[in-house]
Amino acid sequence: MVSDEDKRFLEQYSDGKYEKPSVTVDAVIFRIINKESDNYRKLPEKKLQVFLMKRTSPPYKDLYALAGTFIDLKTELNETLKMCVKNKVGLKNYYFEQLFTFGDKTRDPRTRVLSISYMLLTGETESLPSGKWFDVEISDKIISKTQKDTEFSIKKEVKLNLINETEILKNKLTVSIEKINLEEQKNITITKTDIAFDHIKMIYYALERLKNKLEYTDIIFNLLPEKFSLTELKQAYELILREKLLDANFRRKISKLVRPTEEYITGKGFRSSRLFEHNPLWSLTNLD
Amino acid sequence: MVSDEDKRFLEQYSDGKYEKPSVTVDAVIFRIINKESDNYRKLPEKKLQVFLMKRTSPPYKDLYALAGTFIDLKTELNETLKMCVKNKVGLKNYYFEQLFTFGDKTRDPRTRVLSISYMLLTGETESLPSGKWFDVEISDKIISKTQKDTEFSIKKEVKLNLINETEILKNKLTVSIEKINLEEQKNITITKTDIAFDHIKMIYYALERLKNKLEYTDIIFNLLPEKFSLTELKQAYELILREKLLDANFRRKISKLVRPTEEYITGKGFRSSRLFEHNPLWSLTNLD
DNA sequence: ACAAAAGTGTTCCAAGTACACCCATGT
DNA sequence: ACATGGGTGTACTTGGAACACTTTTGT
Repeated sequence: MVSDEDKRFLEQYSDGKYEKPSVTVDAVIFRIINKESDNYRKLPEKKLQVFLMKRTSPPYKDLYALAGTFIDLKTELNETLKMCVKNKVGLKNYYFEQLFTFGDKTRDPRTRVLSISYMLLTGETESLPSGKWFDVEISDKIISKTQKDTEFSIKKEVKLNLINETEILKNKLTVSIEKINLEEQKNITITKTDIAFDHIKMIYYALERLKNKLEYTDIIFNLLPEKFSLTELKQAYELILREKLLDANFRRKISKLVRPTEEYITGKGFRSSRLFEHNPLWSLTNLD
Repeated sequence: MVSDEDKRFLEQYSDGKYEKPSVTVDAVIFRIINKESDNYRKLPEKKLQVFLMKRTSPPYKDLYALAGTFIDLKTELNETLKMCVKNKVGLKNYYFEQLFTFGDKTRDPRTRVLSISYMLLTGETESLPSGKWFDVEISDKIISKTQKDTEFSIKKEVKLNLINETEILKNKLTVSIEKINLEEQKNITITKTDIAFDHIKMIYYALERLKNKLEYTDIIFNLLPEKFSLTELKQAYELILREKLLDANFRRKISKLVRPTEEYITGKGFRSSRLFEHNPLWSLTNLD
């Protein structure tokens, strides 16, 4: 595929001529855990959590940030991500996909740094000593909405708080979608953040992606243990979709995605529940 | 947001310490055009086209490639893309969105080059002298499919030919999706390509994205003129979805996305058709 | 007994599927 | 007249929404 002329060109090609940006990969890692209830009748409440590490060096020293690392020239992007997750985080089993590449001029105070962000989902729930898990609390409200003829605009304020036992990290984003004729502009700006860089934006992107993908993929099973009750599965959906579902309908809807096992959970102060497992037969053949 | 310690750190921060990759943006530009028929009764056939430019310097000199450019340190990614499209392509009105960042070690023979790919859609149909439009012809066949227990794999062969009046560029991709427990791997490899770099992979990604987005966005209107008949709209859907739709059902389905104008097309050898325009009221508030 | 969750059944409505059919037009 | 596309109606099926109801369990 490489011609002779190409070969000659490559021999004299000098790589240092142009100014280059630095590039990192950053991992938005989600899991779902149970918050045990003291009422023996109640099911544990589930929480969606994201993994953050405290930065030990400038910039943003002592602030929390996503796990991430600079890429080098001899490692594939996926490998860089995996090494980062292995070495810095200590996570073993997870699903991952590329999210978005962020490159705002001012996103890193050092120099121009691009970041290729990834979303990771894990069913593992051990604690990881290298960082902390934060509950994700998100809410939004529409603050303006206009439409006249071919113009169109929506503005939302999104509160995205990250909470653990001792800390609350408060963040606010403004999301505006404008359409002027063909030009559609989606704009997300950080109006307040307690974490490093533009990482809160990455978390927001990941949350939206996860939510959208629930509908047309079986991505959610990556957040659950091998075997789970249908109520657990429903809770997971509710957590990510941020809305309540009706039990009977839910069971019908996901019936093709799961298959029953012969195991049951008992000892709970209520009727024992059958455990199900993912039926991957219905995986969809999509990219995206 | 930047602490005093950060400030001191930044003053002594030297940017040249690490080896950095080069980064480009590349544009997958689509349009839909009419191939006029000689039968006065027939509607013109529509074709989806992608824009390629012949490379004038190594590597891959004289091969066709996507429009793209290296990024510099002082320009936003979007601006880099827009400048590239303005200067190198000459396109004015278009929709765009970031697609995916490609970074395989060997994707550029010079050195490590990452490419942030974008998908662009335009309704403009003038010819652009800087490059050529190629009809996109895509077909795939499943070459293997296995499932046992929690393992799962599909392998497809995708033919993706790019055709203009004088040239046929033949390309083949192998797409395999494997799922071994949690680890889901989507792998796209180029088995044959007549265009530069891994650009055929980018085109494939863009085609898939476009297809998926038809279902839940109104992205398609970016490929059409301001006013269009419902049959034109249907043809556009069929082109991208690669399947025939039933007329009556189609009209019902998209009725909320369009509104009628008072204009008609006449003089065609068949009943005149009403023109419609996009009704952006139903734009969805999604990211992705 | 009772609270909480597990699980099933039913009715209603919206949307998709597959056709059949009529209308309008320029040659 | 006729081929071609423009456009409407209808019967059938599928799936989601809302709700009522029964069952099982440990304390």
